[in-house]
Amino acid sequence: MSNAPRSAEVRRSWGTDDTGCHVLHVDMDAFFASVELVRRPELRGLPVIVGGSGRSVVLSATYEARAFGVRSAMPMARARALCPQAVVVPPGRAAYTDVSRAVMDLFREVTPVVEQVSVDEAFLDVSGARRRLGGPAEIGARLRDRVQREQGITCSVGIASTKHVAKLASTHAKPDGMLLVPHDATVPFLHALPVGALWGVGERTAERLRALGIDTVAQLAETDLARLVSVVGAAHGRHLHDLAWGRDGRAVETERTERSVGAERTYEVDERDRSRVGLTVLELADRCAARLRSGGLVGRVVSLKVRTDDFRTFTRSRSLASPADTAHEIAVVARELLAAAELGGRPVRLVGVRVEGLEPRAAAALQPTLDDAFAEVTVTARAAEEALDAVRARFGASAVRRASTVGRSTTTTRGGDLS
DNA sequence: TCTGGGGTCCTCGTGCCG
DNA sequence: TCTGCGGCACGAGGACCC
Repeated sequence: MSNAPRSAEVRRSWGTDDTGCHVLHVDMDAFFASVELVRRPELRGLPVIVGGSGRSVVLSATYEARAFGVRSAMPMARARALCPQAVVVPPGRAAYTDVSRAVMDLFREVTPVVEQVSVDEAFLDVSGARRRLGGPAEIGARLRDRVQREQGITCSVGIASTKHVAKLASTHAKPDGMLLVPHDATVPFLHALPVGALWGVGERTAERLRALGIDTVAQLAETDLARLVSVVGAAHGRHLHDLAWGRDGRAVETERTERSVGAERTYEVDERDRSRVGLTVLELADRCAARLRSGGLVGRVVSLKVRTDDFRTFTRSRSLASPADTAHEIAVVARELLAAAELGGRPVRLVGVRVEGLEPRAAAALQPTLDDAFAEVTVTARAAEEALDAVRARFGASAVRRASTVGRSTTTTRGGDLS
């Protein structure tokens, strides 16, 4: 559910020649909301918003709700005010994952070259499927039909010679449409768009570009590269200039390497008690560690994020002596970072833990630590945490929790108590 | 209106080292 | 011995995406 600016002008036929247009971008329409309508057909035709309670934002909304101005990432309070008659449905992530998996499997029946971008969108390189299944436009039409028939939801397809243009095409085909941008029409198509439509131009960058008098992709394309670089930086400037001329050499990648794993939590009520924030840090470290172990990964950097009640965000990070995959190792560092953070005594709104610098555990050089006592604790911690993994795998993620994080919300813990 | 949670990538400042 | 400099790694933060 992208909120990127669109142009009604480009939602038209740009031609029918799909020669060289081997990239398809498939994007589910209002994905979470659509899955909810399949589960609860009685809600069809109504404004439906998927989102949580309290301090949450809109995850997805049906087009009926969008007609009232409801958008993704909008605070729920605002969405309810705009559309008080909307039916609010809490997110059912397991169902979204199931449908996502089924749809991605369907894509892989068409071509093995599928790059899943998120739970509800993917790029497909169909250059190898032409002889078997027809041209890209024919393949796109068939895909849309199968997704609708087999999953009961609609999707939009963009077809182009590059990933970036295919992505923009699917955005402009929404909802439930398909847009082909022939190779020869790439530049005219791009130059008809507002600059904010480009992938990588958000609110801040658009603002800076506006200050240069750049409102459209056409104007950006004609802007001197050096001038562009002086405003948005070297890498970003060159990248945007290339995109504006349809230059995008990125291939559809089937493999994605994870660079970091993280977890964060926003409190319903800002938390003043540092020891309770410390407990949350332990829970978050636990979640990160479990995901690292399930992926056979270890991380070299622990990063802590804290947002205070005035919405200022602090991040602090530290490299580890040796890569880690236990909550014990991660939490020790995260709590030290928390203790050292100067928050000016302000209540905490959000706390997050992230582990970066990931590598496969098998390939990581697990350096012995000089601190024998710490090493011993780490070995014990790993054994205990692997036992927790086994229990959770059998009985569910919530089947077992650390004693220190259960029913002790009013008590305090000592800095080193990570049991 | 009052701002989630999961990520990636880039820039900039700083310290270290040769 | 001191200073300047470039390269590099690291840490912090910003911007962006879904």
